[in-house]
Amino acid sequence: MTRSAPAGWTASLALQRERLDVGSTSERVAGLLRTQVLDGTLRPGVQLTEEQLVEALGVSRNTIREALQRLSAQRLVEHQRHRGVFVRRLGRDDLADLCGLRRALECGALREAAERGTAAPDAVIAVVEAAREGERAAAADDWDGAGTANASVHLALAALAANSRIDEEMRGVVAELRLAFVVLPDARAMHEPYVARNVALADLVAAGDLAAAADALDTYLRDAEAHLLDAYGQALDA
Amino acid sequence: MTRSAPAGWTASLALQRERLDVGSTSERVAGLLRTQVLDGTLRPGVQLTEEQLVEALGVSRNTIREALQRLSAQRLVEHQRHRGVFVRRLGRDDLADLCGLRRALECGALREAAERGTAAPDAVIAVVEAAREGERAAAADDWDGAGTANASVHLALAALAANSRIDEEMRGVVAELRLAFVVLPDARAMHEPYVARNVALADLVAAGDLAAAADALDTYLRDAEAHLLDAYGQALDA
DNA sequence: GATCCACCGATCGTCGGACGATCCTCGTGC
DNA sequence: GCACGAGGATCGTCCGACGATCGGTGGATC
Repeated sequence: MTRSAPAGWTASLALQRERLDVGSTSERVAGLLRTQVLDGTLRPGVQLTEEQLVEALGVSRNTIREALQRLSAQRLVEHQRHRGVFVRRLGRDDLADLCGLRRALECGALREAAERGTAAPDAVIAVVEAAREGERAAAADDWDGAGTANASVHLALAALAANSRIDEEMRGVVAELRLAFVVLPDARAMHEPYVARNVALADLVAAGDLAAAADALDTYLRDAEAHLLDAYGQALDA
Repeated sequence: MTRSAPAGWTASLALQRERLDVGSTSERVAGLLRTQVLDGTLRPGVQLTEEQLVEALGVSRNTIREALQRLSAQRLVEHQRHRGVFVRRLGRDDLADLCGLRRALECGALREAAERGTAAPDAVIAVVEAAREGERAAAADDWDGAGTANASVHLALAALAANSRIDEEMRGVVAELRLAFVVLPDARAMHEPYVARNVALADLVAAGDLAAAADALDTYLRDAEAHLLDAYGQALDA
């Protein structure tokens, strides 16, 4: 019954490896809390008491603290000494700065790709796919899905630079941005305007005109920031 | 003997506050280790055993672990599960990606400042001062000092965007870059070429020509990256 | 002689419990 | 009405313990 393994089987294994390598307990706890924060189950401002979590998750306080510190390093929660850990509340300024950082990263990445003149085919496909997924979600009235797709588009655009470090930073920034989105009441209003613009960007990228895409992205992001900051300010006042 | 307090005394106190507020034990431990890593006392690759640190610093293993996790989040040390924590060794690719990230941030920041058309006077002064400090250090043959001044120049340039979030990221990136510099044998060779270029950049900024500075910075950084990557590759091979 | 495997020491990951320190709240007294 | 002090909740740090995992060592096997 012995047969030679199919070509490239190690590569497919490597893709699965993360399943095994889910990591330490504290990492898994952190991941769990992270998803709860990002999907809005844990809303900004709520306190994450250590004892609470110990009881709820059945792990030691030590482990909980480690997990919380991870999230704190990712700026998803805020640590106040001798007071506790709270799901981070973005201030208006925080959000503005965050948007500025996002723009610097994303535009920088795309400009880098443009300068190099070419991008990896897979990366281009990822952009197009994400933009299409946004259209699909929008057509299905799934505006949370559209938001996720939108995030994917931006991550994919940044990935055109083929710089894993930029990718990582973008992941962090996009995650943080969710802290703003989860408190906005109207997901549709936040995402609908960008479905078409994402597709247009993806078309430019697919056509290989990265320089044009970079320019378009800059104005796109400025618009989006103004929109987001405005909506967020209203949400905070309400 | 009672006299009224001098005007603005609270402001000067506020500047000192961080002294008191040095924070938790784990933060102080992390800070201590951080400086040791950044000044090259702890060289890339060495293991930081928990028990070692417990003994050396007289704090509990718990606290040590917390401190190490902080450093790990800052990418100054590398955590290998069930093996230990090691001062991070930058690979060639790591360094290349890091440089790319730095360029995206710094150029993005400067472009942002240029677009806005103006920058805070204090921030401009900081750039000029840092560049001058580099000249001073170079004249005194203090090439470590020149390296520090160089870092200050880049931090100050990024600060022109008046985006505290970008500032923070830049601080992290610059710190990480030190992981490369501490293994390079010839500090002078790495810093001397940039003393004059920093001054030239600072002059552009001082003249208010931020757009020109942004363009100059891009080519400057590309040169510097090539230089650094080349030297680093040689250092790794040796 | 090379390969494989079982063992071993070092170190980490997680647990449970303990204690004082600090912060917020609330009630007291002026 | 406001300063002040008591009390409770929670955190920060410490300690000691145990099993798990990793890398290396040395012996058994072919």
